[in-house]
Amino acid sequence: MKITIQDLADHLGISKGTVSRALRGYADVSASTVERVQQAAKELGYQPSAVAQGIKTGLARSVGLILLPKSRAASRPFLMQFINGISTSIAKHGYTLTVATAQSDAEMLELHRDLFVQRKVDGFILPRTMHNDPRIQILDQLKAPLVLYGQTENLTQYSWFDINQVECFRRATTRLLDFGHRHLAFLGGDAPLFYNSLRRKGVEFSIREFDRGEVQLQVFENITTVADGLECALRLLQSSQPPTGFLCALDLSALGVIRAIKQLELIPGEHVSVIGYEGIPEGEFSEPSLTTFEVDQYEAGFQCGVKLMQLIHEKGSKVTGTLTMAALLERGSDGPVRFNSSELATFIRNRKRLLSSQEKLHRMTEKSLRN
Amino acid sequence: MKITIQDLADHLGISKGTVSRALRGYADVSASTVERVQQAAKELGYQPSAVAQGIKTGLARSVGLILLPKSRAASRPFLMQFINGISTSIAKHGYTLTVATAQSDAEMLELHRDLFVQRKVDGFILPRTMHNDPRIQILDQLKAPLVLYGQTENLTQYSWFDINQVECFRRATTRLLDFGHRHLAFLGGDAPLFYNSLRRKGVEFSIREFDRGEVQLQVFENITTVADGLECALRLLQSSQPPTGFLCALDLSALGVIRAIKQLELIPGEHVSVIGYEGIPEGEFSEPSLTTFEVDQYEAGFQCGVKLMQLIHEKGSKVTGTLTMAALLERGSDGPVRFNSSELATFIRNRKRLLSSQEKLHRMTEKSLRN
DNA sequence: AAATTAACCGAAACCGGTTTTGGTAATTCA
DNA sequence: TGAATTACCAAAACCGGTTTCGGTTAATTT
Repeated sequence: MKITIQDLADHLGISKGTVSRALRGYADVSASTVERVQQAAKELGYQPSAVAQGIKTGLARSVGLILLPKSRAASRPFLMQFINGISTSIAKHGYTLTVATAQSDAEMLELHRDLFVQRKVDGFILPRTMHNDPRIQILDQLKAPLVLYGQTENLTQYSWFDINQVECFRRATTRLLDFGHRHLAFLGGDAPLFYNSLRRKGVEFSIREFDRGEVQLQVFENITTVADGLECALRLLQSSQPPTGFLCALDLSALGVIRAIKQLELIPGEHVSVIGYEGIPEGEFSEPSLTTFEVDQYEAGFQCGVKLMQLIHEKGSKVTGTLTMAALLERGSDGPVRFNSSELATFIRNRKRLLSSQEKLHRMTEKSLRN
Repeated sequence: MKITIQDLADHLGISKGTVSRALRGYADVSASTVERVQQAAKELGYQPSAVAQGIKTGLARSVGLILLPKSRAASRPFLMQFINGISTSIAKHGYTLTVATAQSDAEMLELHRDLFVQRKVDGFILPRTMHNDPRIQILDQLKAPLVLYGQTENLTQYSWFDINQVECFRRATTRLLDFGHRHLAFLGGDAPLFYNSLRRKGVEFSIREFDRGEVQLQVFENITTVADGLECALRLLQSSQPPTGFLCALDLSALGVIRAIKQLELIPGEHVSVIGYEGIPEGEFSEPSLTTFEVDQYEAGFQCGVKLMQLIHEKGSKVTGTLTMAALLERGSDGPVRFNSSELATFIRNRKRLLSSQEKLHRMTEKSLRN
């Protein structure tokens, strides 16, 4: 059924060793033989078995990416592009991507070990790096090549790619400060993940740079969903010292903040400013659209793939780290401060009364117009 | 470095054949030897190389999933869960998932052929089935096991899994008819994909069932993005016979329709009804939230994996097809008809004038209240 | 013309497993 | 007690490739 190198050799009346050497480009095969072999291979549709090749070369020609879909609802809008980037860069070396999912942290570690020990993959790309990432410890023991998408401790020992998130959040914060905001809140994401401390660092750095002793910052963590952001912002906005600017580690929580603002009948981008990070599609279609940083996940995957191929193929190649910027999408959810924190608090307190009377008038108006 | 079966055999002082038979559960190995071998394997961390195993068994223990990320912006929010489903079901058989991406249709076909001929995968899952899907033709020639996620022609020859989309759109349409809508529009998706004709069929079926000669249906195709839906709905709503109910093959286009409705200062779910399909997260957070069908992509991936494992392992196993339902999420974007088509047309025409005067009053009101 | 050298290719070893074959020792049967 | 099983395992063949080794033929060199 499937044609083997022996079939091809028999068909040509030469030995399989010669066929192999012809196809691998050895010098001790005549040009005419090479030609004949290549021609016959094309005609018969022969392609060497990656499995059989792997046994001799010791390489599976595959890289591993292990995902942890915490909940069934978890959506990673850019997984497709990240995978596309990886796949595109490694395909140039005849590599494919092996994707597996784990349902728990322990299973994830086991999977990394097993896939490498079983020679199903030659190396790994590790997304969502953690503090003292346990995956790294295991893979170090096995001397498995790896590339981090994100940063971590002892960064000089590994190849990695990341967005300069410190700089992103420094810029976002400076932007709000320049808009005149003086009461800020940082809504951090998953605390165990390394990105979280980087983003907070950017905020704090900007404030230190700017500080004339007048900036107030409140910091929160593990605000990862729309619901989290909504709840957190509702609470903050109804406090005695509400922030006028929200810096959100994740677009999702930023969307929750926007909902909270609207729920209090305030106008996002006017009464309260919000900036997110990631560039999820929902952000474009929210009202107002979300000011955020757009991360190029294709590029991230591509670079990770390139670095991993270097580690696997160029022996003695040094590890490399790359830091790039994400583009700021200046949209509608932020702007010049209208009220300071105290004014905003008063405004929110008085809002309910204002709204009810306004509502009444509004409805009257509408009714009279329709008839 | 990596421990092989020979290392293990030497360590135990027995032959590698015996080690293999012990681990594979052959009967002609004494219980004590099996015990010793298993113990030693665990201690030394021995796991057989999948590559070496594959050469003898002819199996790579991997299934292929090839994606076509048309544009870089394309986001598949549920890819994660689909992959999770596949990975979870095939992991039980020691299988992993090989994911590759193609940038064109031709490259996609080539990839299928190459991955199978090179024995990198033992079979395929084919998402997004097309009419006369060329992938199927190629894989049939190679006698490659495959499972379709979606339907196509000659369905009895293949294993497949799908949502009963005909039924979903029949229900959605009947729902709008029961709400009193008589002028409907169906905004189809990718015309070459099989799902599109199924969804349209559901709409048409429902109308035939119901028809007392009073239902008007307009059909469009290739409405796949928010922008497409927005543009199409704007045009339709400003025509002389605007539809009062929109059936959208895709949530994305439904979101576009909602934007169009709001852009004309109408209220989605009151003046015009919209129903989508897929259950993307944006739908939950739009205003109003989108009535749609929620597809369980984890389950889809899981079932596809199960079927493929059957095809690969149970020789002589017959192909099977499975049809399930998606859950209708009754949210805010649809409701009882308020105006019929003619009334709606008039209402929209007069809207601009009404709005401008209303706006003026509204702004006056707001100003007076704020002071 | 003899001696080298180069060009080319077949044969064989090897990779790390699985599976078959065959042989020895212990057991059971007659 | 001798013959026939049975239990167990070593050895070898095999899977489909790659790579090394060695030998033959032709082309150069002396």
